[in-house]
Amino acid sequence: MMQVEQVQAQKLFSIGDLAEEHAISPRTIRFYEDQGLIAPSRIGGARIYTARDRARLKLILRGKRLGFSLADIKELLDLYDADRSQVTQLQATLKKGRQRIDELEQQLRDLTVTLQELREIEGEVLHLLGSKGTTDKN
Amino acid sequence: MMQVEQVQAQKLFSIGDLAEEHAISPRTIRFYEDQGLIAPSRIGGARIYTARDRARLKLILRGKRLGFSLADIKELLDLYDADRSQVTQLQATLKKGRQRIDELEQQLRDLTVTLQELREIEGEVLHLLGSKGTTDKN
DNA sequence: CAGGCATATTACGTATACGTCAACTACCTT
DNA sequence: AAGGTAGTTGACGTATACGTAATATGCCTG
Repeated sequence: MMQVEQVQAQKLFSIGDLAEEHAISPRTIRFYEDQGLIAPSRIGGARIYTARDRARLKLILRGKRLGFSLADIKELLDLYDADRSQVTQLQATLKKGRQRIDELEQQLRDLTVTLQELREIEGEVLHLLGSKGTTDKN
Repeated sequence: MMQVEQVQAQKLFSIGDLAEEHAISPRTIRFYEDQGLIAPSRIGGARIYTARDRARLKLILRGKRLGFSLADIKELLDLYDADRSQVTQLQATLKKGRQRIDELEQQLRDLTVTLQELREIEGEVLHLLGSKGTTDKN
């Protein structure tokens, strides 16, 4: 663990803290930084993560669970904190946002169908196990 | 295109057919075969795909859209046509099936949250564009 | 102050999922 | 018979996403 002076009540985290919390390696977190996905401040050389940095990491990992590439995730994160003052920026954000939404909706359909199929199989298997288990000893 | 003698009405496909239909390269399909995901029959050297092979390919691509690795997809496919005659096999299928279902349900939660967030952003951006577009010219 | 632990950077290694030739074969058309 | 097109098998190349040393540094504790 790391001893960071917490004069104020804002929680700060070391790279080890976040790594352990999310069951990933520090190397992974550093790699995300290399790719521009997260940008912690430093104390000396050491990285210091705020609650906001931590939330960002959570978003990254959620993106990973959805099968996104790090490049995709970067774009996603850019959507969250895009510049909201210029019309052209807003339009770009809107366009990319819509694309993501369309993609996710397709994924939702795929997911629903796959879940249905797997649950059907599960039901069938349970049925078979029920009859086999009670009627014979194989 | 390929001229396969279709004495019966069962539809057969060349690798080029399937590649074009799904907008992937023949190389990709051959790679899936290398990995044991699909096993078309042959006429001479050439691969011949039945409707069942084609359905399998669709499952593979759906798995990819869900962000699964090819190894994961292989296990998924194995679930579909697992041996349903032995109790131990059924139990194994049940276990792996449940794991997949749990995974997919987590993914569903992630997906739902992400979609919500993106739609919120979209709404906000649309609102901003509405006011900016009508009040000033920037 | 020695040791240990967490951190840092740099660099090379690795698995996955193909892309990209190269060299060859088979069939169809002209 | 000559192309042209589609298919085949290697074999090597490449991008992504880290793992794994190697080496160095700062801080805490006994």
